[in-house]
Amino acid sequence: MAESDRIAAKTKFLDFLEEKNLRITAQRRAIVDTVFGTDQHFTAEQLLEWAKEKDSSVSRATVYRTLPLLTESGLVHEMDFGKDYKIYDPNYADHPNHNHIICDDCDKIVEFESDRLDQLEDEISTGLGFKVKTQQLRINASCEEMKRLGECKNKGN
Amino acid sequence: MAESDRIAAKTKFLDFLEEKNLRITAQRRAIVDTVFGTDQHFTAEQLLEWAKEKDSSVSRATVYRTLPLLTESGLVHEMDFGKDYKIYDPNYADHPNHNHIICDDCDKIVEFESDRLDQLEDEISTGLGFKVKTQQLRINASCEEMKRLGECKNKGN
DNA sequence: TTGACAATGATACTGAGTCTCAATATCTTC
DNA sequence: GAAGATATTGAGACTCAGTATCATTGTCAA
Ligand SMILES: [Mn+2]
Ligand SMILES: [Mn+2]
Ligand SMILES: [Zn+2]
Ligand SMILES: [Zn+2]
Repeated sequence: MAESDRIAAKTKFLDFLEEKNLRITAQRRAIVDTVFGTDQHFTAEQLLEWAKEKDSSVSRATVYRTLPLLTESGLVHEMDFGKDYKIYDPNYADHPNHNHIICDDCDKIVEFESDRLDQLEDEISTGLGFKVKTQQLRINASCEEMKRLGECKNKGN
Repeated sequence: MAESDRIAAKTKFLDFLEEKNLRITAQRRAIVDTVFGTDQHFTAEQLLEWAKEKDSSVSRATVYRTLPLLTESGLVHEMDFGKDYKIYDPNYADHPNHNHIICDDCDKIVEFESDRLDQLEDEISTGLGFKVKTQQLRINASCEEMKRLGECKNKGN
């Protein structure tokens, strides 16, 4: 994510708060700066840790309160990767339809976009009498190619 | 799921246990009978409740111990629908590649299969140097068509 | 029948996420 | 800039799905 995109996402979120008559606080600034200062997926607990480094007054409660605002604004997506915690993705501001492929051997995650996929989902949904709102495709795989090249390091090693 | 398929799935699971030198107990029988006696998606707690009706000695611990065996055998799939509990699906014995479309308004869930989808996922994964192991597509939608026909009852009603 | 050991239930525990509430900060109006 | 209305805060109690522990019981091969 380019510097300009980060600033744009941040501005959009502050506008979102204003539209909903919500207040811009020091804690929310620290959280938003953290979220749009990375392109990594993160957990709520990671976000708490990182945001505390910017402003030690940020509490767990505020992080958990701010995450739904971030997802509601459409700038961050909440994802389930089958773990017992949720994963948050700040890359939707830029790439609102991307999906993920996960290597079960080494936990590598690769993002991808596909217009053909989006179109097919629309087609299937329409055929069943639905209108798509959101979608989430997770492919669990093994990175055979990379394993051959020695780039897939099994966890057990 | 036809009666014969249910018996087949149950037999497969008992074989699976035998292959792994695991024992066939009364509690496991009650759980398996329950799982393959329905084609509904269920939670672990629901399974506990239903299995207890068949054999009141079934405990929560045994249900939670048996579920990983069922998923490992490939006859049941574990799914995340964005709730804070997992959903289990006994229909994979019959339809090992189906996916789900969920109406956010009325919580209706429709299952679908698509060879084109499977093929596209394979194509995308191969292109990125991965070999697909499992996949999960969730489409959140609103059932416009059914709403028009009065079949989509909003939760608030 | 016996013995090795897999499986069991009860229950304590874990940990992500939610709720509560008194104290505080923001923002608007004057 | 002060005041007032009210949104937001942190601390910590709480919830609840899922896991771990352990003494007891059940399975099954020999
Ligand atoms: Mn992503
Ligand atoms: Mn299903
Ligand atoms: Zn890998
Ligand atoms: Zn509906």
